[in-house]
Amino acid sequence: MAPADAARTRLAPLVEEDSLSLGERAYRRLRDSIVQGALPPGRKISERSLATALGISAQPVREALRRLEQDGMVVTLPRRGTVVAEVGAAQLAELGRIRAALEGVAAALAAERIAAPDLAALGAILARMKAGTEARDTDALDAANEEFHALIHRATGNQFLIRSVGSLRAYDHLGRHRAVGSTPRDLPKALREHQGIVAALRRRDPALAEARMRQHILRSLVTNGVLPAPPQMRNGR
Amino acid sequence: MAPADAARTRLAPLVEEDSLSLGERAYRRLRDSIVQGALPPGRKISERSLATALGISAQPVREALRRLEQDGMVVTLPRRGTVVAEVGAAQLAELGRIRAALEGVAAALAAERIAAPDLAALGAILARMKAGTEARDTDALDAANEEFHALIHRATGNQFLIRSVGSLRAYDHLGRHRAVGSTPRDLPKALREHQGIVAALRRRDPALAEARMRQHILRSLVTNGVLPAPPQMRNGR
DNA sequence: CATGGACATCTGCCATAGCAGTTGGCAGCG
DNA sequence: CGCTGCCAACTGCTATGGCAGATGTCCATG
Repeated sequence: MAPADAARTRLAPLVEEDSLSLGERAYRRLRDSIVQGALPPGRKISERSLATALGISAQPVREALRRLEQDGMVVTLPRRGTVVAEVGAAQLAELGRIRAALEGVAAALAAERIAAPDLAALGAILARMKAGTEARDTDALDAANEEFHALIHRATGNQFLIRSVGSLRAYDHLGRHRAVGSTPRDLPKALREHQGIVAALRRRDPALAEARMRQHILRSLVTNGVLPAPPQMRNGR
Repeated sequence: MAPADAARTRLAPLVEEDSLSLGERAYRRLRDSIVQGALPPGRKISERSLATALGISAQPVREALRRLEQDGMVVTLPRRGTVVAEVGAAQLAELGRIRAALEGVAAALAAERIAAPDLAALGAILARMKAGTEARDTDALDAANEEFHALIHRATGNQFLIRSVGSLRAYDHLGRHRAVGSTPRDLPKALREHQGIVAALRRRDPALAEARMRQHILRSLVTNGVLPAPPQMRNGR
């Protein structure tokens, strides 16, 4: 990515951050501001004030607020105002369980129609995960983890699934931000789980991939403090 | 909220159809037009032409198209146009499986926090279902079925879940519209499944409620022709 | 002092106008 | 005949302005 080798690599593979629509940028920016705590729950949001603050018009802001409302991050009382939705610990747990189920079906669908190059890419990500686990490099592990799940979601080719899980993953970031210092050192367990998921995908076993993926998400939620004790463990399934 | 009968009827249970925002009305109208086949897949949609056709401005139409895009019903190429998304049989099957998983977690959540009056209401709906099954009244059964699932969704209190499942149920209507005359006469089976779900809810058994609900949705999708053969049956779980 | 009503001011909501890309077609050149 | 470049007509996108409804405040009234 250094500017030096821009001459060699003919293609610019990166997303053009600034060529997106204002509404899209406002949406992402507001989403990040909410999940990072900059906009605390209960905070009143005005279309006009936010528009002037962002230096844009009120329409893109309104569009972004609409999408956030459909994501459940804000609620708007007609003619009265828009406020950041309250997401308590209980609701965060619910959303986590929903995400576990959705990622489960994503794994099942991926097991049915994932292509060989994607499987190879998953193998490469697994290698990076192994190295990152041994080196205790949490940043690299987070990045690899992001790519891992995003690749599986894209492998399903289902837009609805991708959008829904994307919104839910934003909530996951929020939960992680609250219980900071969460991932202590059970990283090897996560690595083994990821390996098991890829193995199920290679076997083209939808049921196994779904079970393992769901269990993986649920366990990670438990270690992050989003979910309490193991709800129901050791059912062989 | 009418000032006259506000003294008599404390609660206004009906939705005020015409007091909704134009964007909301355009959204529902377009959604219905798509799932009923009036707007076939691949049909180009122009914000302006649609606005003039509906007699409103372009903004509410744009807002409705955005929400439909988030639902996956339309796709819009920036600066090029918006078209009704193609939903093939395979994708319809995927969405059905996603809905089965979501309704499963909805049942699990409902089993944990459903209130007594809602349980009683479910019992009443079951009675109506039994009568409708014996009378072969498919219209009444459809209405009761709608209330049944909507009540469970509302019992979870999770807005994200309600919105997501609502969008997916719209696709279900589309699938039913394609394979018309689908529900032949295995209505008693659906009745028994509904009864089993309510029994699990009464026992406050989340895992059982989830399994039964998911199986119920999957079977109904099979009888509607959305899903092919039984994917994986008789795993005791 | 308590109460009710008018007004300024907020909000979300909508209409109009115009911008910047994209596309299809048609004239003009090779 | 085939290709190239321009131009008109789209498209989605954004800015501006103004609408009705809801809220809070202040003054007049009991």
